[in-house]
Amino acid sequence: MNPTMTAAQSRAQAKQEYDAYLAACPSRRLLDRLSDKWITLVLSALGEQDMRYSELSRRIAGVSQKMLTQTLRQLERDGLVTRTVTPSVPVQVDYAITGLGRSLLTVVHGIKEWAEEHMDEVERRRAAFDEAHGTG
Amino acid sequence: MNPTMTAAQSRAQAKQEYDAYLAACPSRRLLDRLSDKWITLVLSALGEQDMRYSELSRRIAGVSQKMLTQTLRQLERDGLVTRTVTPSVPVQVDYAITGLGRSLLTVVHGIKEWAEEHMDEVERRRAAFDEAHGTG
DNA sequence: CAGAATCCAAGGGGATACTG
DNA sequence: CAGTATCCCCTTGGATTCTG
Repeated sequence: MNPTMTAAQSRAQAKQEYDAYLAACPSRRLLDRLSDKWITLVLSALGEQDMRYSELSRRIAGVSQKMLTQTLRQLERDGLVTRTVTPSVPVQVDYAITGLGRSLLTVVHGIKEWAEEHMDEVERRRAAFDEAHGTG
Repeated sequence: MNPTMTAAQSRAQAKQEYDAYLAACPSRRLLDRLSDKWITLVLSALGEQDMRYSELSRRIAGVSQKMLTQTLRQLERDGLVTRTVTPSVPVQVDYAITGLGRSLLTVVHGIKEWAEEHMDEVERRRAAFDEAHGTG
């Protein structure tokens, strides 16, 4: 501890170091990815079958072009999907999941299983809590 | 399809329905929880041992009081942790993980394992991608 | 000690318009 | 078809101040 630092300064420094630690943590980085709504949806869709851009955007009804493109770029960059351009007119772009991406789907399935097994328990707890603490 | 709807209107409706579907999906709801940075950190910390509020805030260096309190309330509400108040002066509040919370930690460990096994592969793919597409 | 309440800045993401 | 570029809103969360 540097005695010339104020308490606020040393707190800020601790926070910075902690943020750096978190940014470097593998499971945190993965969770940040999975937390992205569209990442899991696109990956799951491509887990079923290869798709073109337009097919994906139809399949995942709620997504905007901006988000779909951004998501696909991230997935491609991370080696989780491949992007294949066929230079016809008009161009055709096909997306497919990779082995790495497919292995990640097993993690997603783990999450899914816990959710399907326990989320109504959570739901019940939540209702009980709200009941006890006043709904309004 | 209602013919009196514009294309924009029917798109908006489709999106609403999709959002509703997502909001109801158990695994999406769980993922939304886990995606919250502090949820997993607090749960992991309490997985090691029970802690008081101040212990948690010290243990998890980067968190603000607002976020810590909010996170603990959510976890308590969902039945993942318990909150015990000892009416001394000053008051003492202890937090502990529940069985449900502990079972959720197994899911988190699954995520952690995949991350530790595959994240440098992802990192390499990413570097290769950036190399191929121009770093700047 | 363990919060609650308020204020406010930053950025994530939707809507829209345009392009090869 | 498969994107890119821009504007802009609205939520998220940190800092600060106050309390039982």
